[in-house]
Amino acid sequence: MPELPEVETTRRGLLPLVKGHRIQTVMAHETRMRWPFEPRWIPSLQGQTILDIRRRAKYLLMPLTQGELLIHLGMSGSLRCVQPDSPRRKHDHLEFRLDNGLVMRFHDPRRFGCVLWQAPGEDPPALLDRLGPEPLSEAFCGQHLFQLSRGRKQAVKAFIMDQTTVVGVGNIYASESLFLAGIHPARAAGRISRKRYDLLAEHIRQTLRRAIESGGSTLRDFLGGNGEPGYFQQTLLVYGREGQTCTRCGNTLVSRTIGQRASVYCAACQH
DNA sequence: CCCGATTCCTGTAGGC
DNA sequence: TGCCTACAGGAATCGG
Repeated sequence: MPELPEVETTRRGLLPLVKGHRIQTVMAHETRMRWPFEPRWIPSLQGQTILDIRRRAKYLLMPLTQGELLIHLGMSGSLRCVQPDSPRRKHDHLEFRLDNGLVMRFHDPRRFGCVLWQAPGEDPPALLDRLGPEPLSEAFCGQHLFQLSRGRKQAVKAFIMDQTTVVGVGNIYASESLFLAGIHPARAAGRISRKRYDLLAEHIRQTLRRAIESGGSTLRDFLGGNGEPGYFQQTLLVYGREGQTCTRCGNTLVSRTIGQRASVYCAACQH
């Protein structure tokens, strides 16, 4: 599933293929998504140049000559540039033909993602309003987590997966980071020390950085590549390893639902 | 405000 | 082999 590292990898892979290129035609085969793609945007989009690709949280932002495209990959979405003769796959919902001959395709089987156009002068979608700091920025640190969590009874895992706390931490990275920091995922966020939050923040950063590095190696080929996730899975320590042994102490990893999400952890190593 | 529960959707895995 | 169900997950929104 596209988490922050995969979104960032997508951004880096696509940038040299689309930057400075004009959108010649747009085709919408399926518009029902988390928020619908409006076909009336098509005439406005055609003829515009993609000036850049930026990322905020798990959103890709593409400033155009006029306005901006805002794309979220949800949990099954992907965005690729392919040769125009490559067959359209099931769930390739949107196609953008570029003036360099490539076609940028938005693919999303579960349709939890979205592609929105913000017209010039229009208020940006409220989707970006309440986002917390980027985990790889200076603004994100143990101090931030500590301050924000005081008095909160919410499980720390749900707390760090909340996008208003910090963006980009999904179930995988929350699970891995908590294991590395030795913190039990169900512990009340407000009852964790500053020192432990310093450690947790560092592990969140490190886990995301490493995943971005791994993602870069398997999602490299945006022209013909497979674009499928799986790159980081060999290195996972707890996520998806319920019933297997803890790499640190050898005990059996357990799974419990915390904040409506399956949470795997080591009861011996995490307190 | 806080927080748990619900909702959207389809591919995949597991049970029988 | 095939059918059926449960589950996965990002994040907005609802309800207590």
